[in-house]
Amino acid sequence: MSENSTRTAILQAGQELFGEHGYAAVTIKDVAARAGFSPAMVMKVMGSKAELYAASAPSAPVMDHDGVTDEPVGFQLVRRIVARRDRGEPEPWAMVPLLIRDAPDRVAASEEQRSRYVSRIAELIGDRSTHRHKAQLVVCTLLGLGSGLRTFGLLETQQVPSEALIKQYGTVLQSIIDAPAPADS
Amino acid sequence: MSENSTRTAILQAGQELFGEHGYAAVTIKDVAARAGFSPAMVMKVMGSKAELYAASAPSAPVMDHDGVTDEPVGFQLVRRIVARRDRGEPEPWAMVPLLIRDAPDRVAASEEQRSRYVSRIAELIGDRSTHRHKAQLVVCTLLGLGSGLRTFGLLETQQVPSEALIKQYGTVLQSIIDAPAPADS
DNA sequence: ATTATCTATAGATCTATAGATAATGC
DNA sequence: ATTATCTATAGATCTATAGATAATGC
Repeated sequence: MSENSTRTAILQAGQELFGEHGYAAVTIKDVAARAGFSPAMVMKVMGSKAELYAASAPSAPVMDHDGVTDEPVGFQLVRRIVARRDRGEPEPWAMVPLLIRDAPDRVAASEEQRSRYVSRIAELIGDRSTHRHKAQLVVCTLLGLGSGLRTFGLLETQQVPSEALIKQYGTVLQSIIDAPAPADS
Repeated sequence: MSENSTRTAILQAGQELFGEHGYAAVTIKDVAARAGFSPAMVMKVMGSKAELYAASAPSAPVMDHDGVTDEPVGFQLVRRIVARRDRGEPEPWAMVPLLIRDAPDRVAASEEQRSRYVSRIAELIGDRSTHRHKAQLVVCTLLGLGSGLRTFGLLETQQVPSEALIKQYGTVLQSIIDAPAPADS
């Protein structure tokens, strides 16, 4: 095993556990156990719990440009979140509020994640305004979908078929994207 | 001091601290210090940390029917969240995902908060369908606004005037409320 | 020889409890 | 006499470190 594959396993474990339970609720021992090493190994490789946490933030927060369909981008964004739910995969949009709140330095974490998410979304929807006002509205709307589906357990497939949900929430999102730019930005 | 006012002070402190930092990050000592008592007093009155936590959930989660204006309910809902931000008050919509994730029994907490929020919103918007599909969409949208403004620090007043935000996000929300009921509910 | 990993443990919390003291009501 | 509150502390973690052992490359 190279140091690098050990590091990767530890970061993977950290990402899963911190994303699910937050900073304080997860111990070095928990991460070590999931990664298959001793707690001491985790400390040696990562330095400290805070550094492990910082390094465990999901790296590709929003996109994994799979098949670029011809569907409007608002629908695509919603579709990805619903698909991750249906496949039981972790949801960055639901994890990130937890990561920010629990971070050892909350102001810095908030700042970093905000600019990361807003930039990514602004690029995707083609928002070139100074404050990226529309991108910020879109981020709000997607945070809500992530938390709603994954933390609250809203709109389960049995109640609302995934395609109906994508169509409905996608329409809402797309209407934000297509709205004429407001005066101030 | 009657036992009851002590209890109230402790619950108030618990609500503030747990809402801001989550379960594991807050200690009995922290709550005691904020409430102005010894840790032992907190334990005596509340029984255990888990009971303190359960009792600290925000009790009036959504509404404090202040002035019932003639504004459509979607705008009113958004207005309240924006007003709480501008006054620097705590935001239940941003706290509740954290409370659920960190709760000692997460499934139970999710279930409880979901039904509480969905019921309240369904009542407010007059959703009488079986699954309260629309109410669930509204809850998602409001969760997003809460997290976006308070956890991410999006759409600050300097960038987007509060009234403009209320108008824009309110329009989105109101369009969900006014949409014709979908076929399946 | 060097790198990867572990065991053992120090030192600092944290929750919870036991028992003492101060305040209150009769 | 009873209730409210505190001090002191036991017992159980948790992070972090020191030093030992096993694996690898030369």
